[in-house]
Amino acid sequence: MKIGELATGSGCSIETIRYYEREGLLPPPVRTSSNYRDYDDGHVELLGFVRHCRSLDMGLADVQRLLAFRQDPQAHCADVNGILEQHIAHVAKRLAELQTLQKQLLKLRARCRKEVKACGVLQALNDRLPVHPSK
Amino acid sequence: MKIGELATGSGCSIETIRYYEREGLLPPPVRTSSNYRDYDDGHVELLGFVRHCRSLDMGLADVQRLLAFRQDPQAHCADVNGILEQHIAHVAKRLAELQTLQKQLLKLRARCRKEVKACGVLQALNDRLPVHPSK
DNA sequence: CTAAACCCTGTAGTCACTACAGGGTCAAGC
DNA sequence: GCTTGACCCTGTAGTGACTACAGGGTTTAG
Repeated sequence: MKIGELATGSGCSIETIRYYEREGLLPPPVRTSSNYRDYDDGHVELLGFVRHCRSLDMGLADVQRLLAFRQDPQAHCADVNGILEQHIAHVAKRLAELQTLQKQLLKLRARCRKEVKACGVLQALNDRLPVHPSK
Repeated sequence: MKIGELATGSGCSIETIRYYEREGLLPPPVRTSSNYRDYDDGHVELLGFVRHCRSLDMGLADVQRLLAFRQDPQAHCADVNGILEQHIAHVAKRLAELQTLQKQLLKLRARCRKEVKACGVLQALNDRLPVHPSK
């Protein structure tokens, strides 16, 4: 199958598929006489795996490691689980950050609605933040 | 004050300050005879405003628009509020996405713990996703 | 006087794509 | 046989918000 077919079948763009190939996430397929990429069912499955991982917001480096585990008969389930646990922690952290953020934004909006004349929002944004020790 | 002092005072890096100047978020300060940037209190306040906006995860384009409103006596509070509302919607959307994500990841983890031998996680990740119509 | 700590410019790298530019190939209809 | 349009190719540059050098100049403390 040609790249366009694989793209519509997998729900990602042609450019993304070529990008995955460059990055080593998809093995280069055979080429037709006119240099077109010619994919088989293995590619379809592999790309499905990659897209599933990406839909869970995993980075491509993690996806690559999972792909390696799939190939490796020596790999342990614990290795797979480790990547998963790390990713769960990462998402939980970002989730907490966003929730804090949302609270602050709603507070800010409340200010604007009350003090239209002097624009409470701009005033509030002007307040300096406590400076956290940054690297 | 020199750039290093501004950096430690504001909690962002020297490179970031120079980057903001290049992007037009901070006006270029005067230079000393040895070509060092020499900042004043106006810069400190401006940078505080920018960092506060960034801590709320606003994009630099939005920050720039807010900065323009600060300068403009014609600007309406409604303009400021518009940016804020958009941003609140944006954060709410991302929050919902992450919550869905987290549920899926926890489900996935549950699989791994049960079926160690055949690694349920890798199997589950191999399941194809329903293909959403993608652009 | 020297060494460390600071500053400068300019460029390239990050991540996961996306968007061209500038070409080649193929199938259908005239 | 020729054109038109849909498809494919490579290679490069852009996105956002920085970060990380390389390769220099300046200032300050001992």
